[in-house]
Amino acid sequence: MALSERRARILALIVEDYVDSAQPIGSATLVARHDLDLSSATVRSEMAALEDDGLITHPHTSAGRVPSDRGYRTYVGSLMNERPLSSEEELTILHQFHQSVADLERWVALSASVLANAMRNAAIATLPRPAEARLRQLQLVELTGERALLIAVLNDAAVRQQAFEYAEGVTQERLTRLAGRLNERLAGRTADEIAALDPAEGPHAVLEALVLRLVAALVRDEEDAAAEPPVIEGVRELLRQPEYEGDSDRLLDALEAVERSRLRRAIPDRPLGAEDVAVVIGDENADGPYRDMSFVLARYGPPGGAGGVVGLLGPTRLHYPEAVAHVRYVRDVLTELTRRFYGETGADAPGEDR
Amino acid sequence: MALSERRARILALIVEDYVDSAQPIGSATLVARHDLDLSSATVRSEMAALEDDGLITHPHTSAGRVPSDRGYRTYVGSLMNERPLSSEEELTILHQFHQSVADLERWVALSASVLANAMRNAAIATLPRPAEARLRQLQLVELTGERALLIAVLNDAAVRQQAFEYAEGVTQERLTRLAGRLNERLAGRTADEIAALDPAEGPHAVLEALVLRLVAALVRDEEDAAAEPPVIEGVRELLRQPEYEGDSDRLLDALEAVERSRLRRAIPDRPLGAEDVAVVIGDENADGPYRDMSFVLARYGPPGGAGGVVGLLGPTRLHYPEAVAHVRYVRDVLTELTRRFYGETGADAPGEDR
DNA sequence: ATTAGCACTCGCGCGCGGAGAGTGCTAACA
DNA sequence: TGTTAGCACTCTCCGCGCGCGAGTGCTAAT
Repeated sequence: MALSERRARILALIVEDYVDSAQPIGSATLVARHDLDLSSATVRSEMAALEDDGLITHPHTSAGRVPSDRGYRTYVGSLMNERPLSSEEELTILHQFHQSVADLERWVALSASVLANAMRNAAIATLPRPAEARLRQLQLVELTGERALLIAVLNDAAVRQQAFEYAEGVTQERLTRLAGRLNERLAGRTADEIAALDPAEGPHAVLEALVLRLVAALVRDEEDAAAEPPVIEGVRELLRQPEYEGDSDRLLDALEAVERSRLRRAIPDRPLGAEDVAVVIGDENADGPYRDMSFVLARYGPPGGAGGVVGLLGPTRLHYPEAVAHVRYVRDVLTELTRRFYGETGADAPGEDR
Repeated sequence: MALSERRARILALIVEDYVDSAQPIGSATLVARHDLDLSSATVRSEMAALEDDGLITHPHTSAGRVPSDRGYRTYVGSLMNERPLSSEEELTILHQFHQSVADLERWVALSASVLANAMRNAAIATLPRPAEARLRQLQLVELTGERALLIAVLNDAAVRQQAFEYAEGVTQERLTRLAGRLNERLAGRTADEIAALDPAEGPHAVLEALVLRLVAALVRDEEDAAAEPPVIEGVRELLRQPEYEGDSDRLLDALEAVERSRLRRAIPDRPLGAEDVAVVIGDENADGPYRDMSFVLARYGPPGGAGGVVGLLGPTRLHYPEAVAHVRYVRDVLTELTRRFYGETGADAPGEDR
């Protein structure tokens, strides 16, 4: 099953040429382009063998060869040599982060943008999710006599808000007092813990119960990773790839697939090893619409702490070495920024369990 | 210059048929489809006259007629009869709003979504902007020892946040006291007023000055209408329109045009009469990429109060009567929701000036 | 095992021709 | 004078056939 060295070399060349040219690769052109010490006939027989192994295919008789998903997989798995970024490239990327405001959400979006730009494809990133959502502090602000705004700051420094109505009329003073009381009882608690609390007795029991319910819901939403759709950048780059050229239907299908709602489902259940970069190729995607695309994904964030996913999305015909290198570097930058943002200690959940 | 009644009728029919079919309209088909008491020859001579007036054109000799931008303009300006929504349609729309959470941002996005869906085209909406941005309340939350979060609630109930670092280390207690003091001084003030204040003397002068600067910037951002890009929905519907069929290049150009950044510039400087629905057709658009699209826009929000823009975006070949009716209705719904959200009094800026 | 040679296969671009839709003009008509 | 029938003419669109070129797969020679 292991490929002979020569056969592997030929597969790698086919992949690389095809990735560059987006055109099926013929035996003669391959020999010519790389000055191989082989005749095209030999290459042809090797190609036939590769095809038997299911690593490449014909679009039709008398066309050149194209890597199959399995072909890309072997290439990525054992054939390609990674190409670490040059320090110049790293600097260009770092520069873009330094130019931006010090805001985590901005950084996340920027990561996707940087990746999309560098690789001329789409890139995605999810906002950091805490391992566990806890309330840090809440605030109540009067809007009108019977309408107020609940603001919750969560342990990962995310700010969530929710307006609500309360028939009896509320004053800011009363709200501030209520917020103070609740902060004492709720700070550092999870959604479940908050939901389990009984509202205090007293004249404000109804209002307090209402706020408790809202806070619990907000914190729970935060736990739910699906709450916020991932950022996606560079859709246009992706759609300009030759795979979609002149085929508006496929193009629109891809555009549709890439819409937030569906994207969400495709990503988070990836088995993302904490350390490395995962490559998901073509039909390895469980979700139908992505069957002819590849993801190059990595988890960012300090181990065990708040983190998210950042990565690339493109046709299976991807520059995998560059893609992996870029994703890895951007991931590292983003991890560092996250760590710095939350403080050196990692996420502030004290103790790993509960 | 005024069109004879018959000529006007023919123009209207051409526009309507073309809007329906996306195909150039020939004289014979026009007569047949509408049982006109005219021969195709007569219609032809009328068409020739309309073409002289610049209201319709040929794509080429021996093709039917297509409305020009000016043709659409006259149609919209004086020929079309508006088609108010049936109460059933209104209910369908209302229903969607009632199903959603009571949140203004959600409503705005929903408006665009509803419009896009109903008209099978793209729709846009901007978040409500107050006539004037004032601070309502601010909050300071400790993140780590030297990192804190500033949360500002503005008079339009928008919540803005900004993390900042402060070398000396801050405690929550100190932050809370500072926030309390600042709230007394800053509540109800505009960015300019805040920027003009001197920080109090004392041990916390540096920190206080920093927070003052940040608050002023946040409030000023809020005043700047360009701060937040408009919501856009239904891009896919738009791109499925026959104008883009089989022409990936135009399609991608349209997609590009529709990207947030450029869209922003195209909208806000429209002379939006407070009351009615504005239609901007094709080359009436100042901005290049929109030269072959039309906007149907309306301002929402109580007069003089917080408001934004909601409307449709499609090819010039739009169902204008329906579009106008839908935009008007959604605008009305959104205005009502805005009013209710901010309280019956309209925006809470007391007094019109300052 | 490798290679040269060769017949064969397809996709692609191109030119052609006919069908169909539509116009513009002219001459006749109410 | 406005309307209409008739007609020649113009284009586009679509299907067809054809030749080119790239590429394969097989065979026989090295």
